[in-house]
Amino acid sequence: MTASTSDRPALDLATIVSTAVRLADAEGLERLSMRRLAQELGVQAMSLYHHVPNKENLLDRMVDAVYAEVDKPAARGPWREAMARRARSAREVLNRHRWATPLMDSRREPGPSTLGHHEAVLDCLRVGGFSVALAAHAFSLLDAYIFGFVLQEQALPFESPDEARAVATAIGEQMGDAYPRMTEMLTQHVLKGDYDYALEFDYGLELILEGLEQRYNAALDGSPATITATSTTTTGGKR
Amino acid sequence: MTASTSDRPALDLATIVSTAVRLADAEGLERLSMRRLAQELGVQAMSLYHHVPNKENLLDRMVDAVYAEVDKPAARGPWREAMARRARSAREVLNRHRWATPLMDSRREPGPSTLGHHEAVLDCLRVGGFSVALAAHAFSLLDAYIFGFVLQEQALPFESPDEARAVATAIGEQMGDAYPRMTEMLTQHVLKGDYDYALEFDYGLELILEGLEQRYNAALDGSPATITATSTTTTGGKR
DNA sequence: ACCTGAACACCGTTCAAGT
DNA sequence: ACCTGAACACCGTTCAAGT
Repeated sequence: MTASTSDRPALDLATIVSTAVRLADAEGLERLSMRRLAQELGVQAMSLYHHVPNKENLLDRMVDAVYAEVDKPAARGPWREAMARRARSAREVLNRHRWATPLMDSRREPGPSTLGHHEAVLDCLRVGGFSVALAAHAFSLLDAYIFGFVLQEQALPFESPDEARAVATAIGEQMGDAYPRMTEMLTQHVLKGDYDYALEFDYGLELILEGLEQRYNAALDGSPATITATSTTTTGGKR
Repeated sequence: MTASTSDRPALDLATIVSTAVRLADAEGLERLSMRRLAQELGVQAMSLYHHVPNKENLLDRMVDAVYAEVDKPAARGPWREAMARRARSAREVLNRHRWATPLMDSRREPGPSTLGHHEAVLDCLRVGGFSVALAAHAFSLLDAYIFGFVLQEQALPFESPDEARAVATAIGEQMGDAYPRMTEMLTQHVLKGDYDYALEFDYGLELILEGLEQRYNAALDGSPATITATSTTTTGGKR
């Protein structure tokens, strides 16, 4: 498992970060210690501090590496499809790197991939005709939903609709009649198979996108001032 | 600060949990160790293990204590106002217990207050006329938004609109022109004072509630079968 | 410049022992 | 029943020393 000391491939920042990501993927964040990571790299723990100031900074870089995997929306093309695609990509990436989900929204030092991603999202919305204010709303709302949903999803004690039914049966039996509405949901919804977390994600995502589109259209109809203010961007935006 | 050994008030589970919550509120979750908590209680670290099996279980109980502070929606009365009130209450409570936010959605052992809260939410929606399926969607969507938003909010490097403007100025200067859309948002939106995170929360919340209401009404109009199926609950629901 | 060994000040938890 | 002291197997990080 551990790389041998002889053929270790010249420790550098990139390999440290990618090894850390791989280790967290495989064994979870709580098992990622500086000592354990160093061992995986065939090196002493203290060598890491030559490339990284501390563990927090390493976590920042790991989160940025995850952001780099998320599809960036293209500036051209319809914003609604671009936002939907980006949201689904983010969910998929976070489910490949479960340790990252609680960290994504809470890092104070965004890296270049994070900033580049955010910039691309804003650019897509603004080129698509969103006012600055509406773009801010859209950004906040979509990101809150995406990360909140995935956090929720990953806390569930099952990973597939089949497992969900098995767990629901077990819980339903032990819960008795103290929580009739939760029991009802388990028996009439989850157990009937009307339950798929990928569909659940899309339901909320489409509801939000629809709401944003309504407000987008209302701004187009209602206030020509807004249109004029953004139209320079709409026609002038280029890659 | 530390309670003296003489007048320590008979260690029990309730005081352990409430002291842990107070300690985490005051100094953050990373400073809450079993040793530190014991010290605060005027007791040896190992005494805690007589009341709590391990630290994870203590965290479960702390999260449940936070859930107990969130307003439960009443079963009677309009669902939309009840859901809005609960969402704002949750945000407020989480901002009093910042350490809890990343934990709320990710605990695997829900306590009685957590289950009671979820039950009350489902009951309010079902009594209000939601089908089981629509109640499931509403629950998932609202919770994802609430926790995702607060997580995002708490990661921001400022706590007031005034601080936000100060930070935006500093960031704007150091960012240069690498991220024009983000710069634009800082200068034209945040710095103009059009930026208040409480309003931002309400914007997304109302958008989601409006979307749910549209789907609720569509179900009432479109499929009389759904109405019949839920109407027994609507009339039969009692506290 | 890059890596290391020993040490410091911590962790959560087990265990045998005290009252 | 409830609490404790010592110990185990860990942490992140500092520091002085090696090459």
